[in-house]
Amino acid sequence: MVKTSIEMDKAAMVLKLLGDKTRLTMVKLLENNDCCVCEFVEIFQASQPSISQHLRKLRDVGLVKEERRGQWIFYSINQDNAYYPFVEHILKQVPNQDHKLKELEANGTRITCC
Amino acid sequence: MVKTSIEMDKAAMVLKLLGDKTRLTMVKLLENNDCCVCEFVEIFQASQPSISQHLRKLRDVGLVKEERRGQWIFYSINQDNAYYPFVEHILKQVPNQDHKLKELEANGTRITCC
DNA sequence: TGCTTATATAAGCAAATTATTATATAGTAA
DNA sequence: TTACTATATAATAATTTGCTTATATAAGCA
Repeated sequence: MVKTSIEMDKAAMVLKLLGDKTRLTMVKLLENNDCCVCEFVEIFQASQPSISQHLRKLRDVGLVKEERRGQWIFYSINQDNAYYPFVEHILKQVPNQDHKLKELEANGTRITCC
Repeated sequence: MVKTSIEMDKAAMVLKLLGDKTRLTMVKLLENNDCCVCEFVEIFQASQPSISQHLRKLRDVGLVKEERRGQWIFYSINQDNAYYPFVEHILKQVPNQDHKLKELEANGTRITCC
């Protein structure tokens, strides 16, 4: 714990952010992969605005960053974020989700961008 | 992670439960202390029904248990709960809150029950 | 017994969250 | 240029959450 410990209200805020199955899975995927929005739309079978809004929440606290590549926007973990060490610990407790990306490929659903 | 890892939707559910400053602090206090409801009411300066409702959510997932002692009801962590190992890891990342109980004593606000 | 204290629960409401629908922006390609 | 694709944002609707107020239950005590 020492001096680097996260404050209580910040911790609660981050936990609430991760306390949603979609966002938790997103962050877990981003731990090992850069993903573009269309992949998330496929994986979660959700509407594009819904996915964008989840990503925005993650972006707003600085946990992920975006990068345009041509017409696609890729998201990745922002390891420099102050909350990342805390998040990392939590993610370690949670099962790997990379099979969700594999399934996209298998389906041939993995789209142009990837 | 191995075979004991928590499922994604369960993990999200637990994170959401802890994603509230009051509940997170409660659980952190209960990590080292048994507490009665009136202590929580004092500590959080919240109404008694509000505290009871937070405790109920924690009880509903089995993370805490209650025990009547005379006219008071004491809450404690249920270490046997399936989610406890996950919760424990998170609590380790969060600052100790025991000073909140100390302050009750100092104030003389620490009531009859304790 | 009746009164008081501690706690839980139910009902109602306001605030916050999530999803949907519609529209805007930016890139790519004809 | 126009048309199309990928994404973001805004407005709105639906759902969930957390608080308050009121009431119920259970223990202790006169």
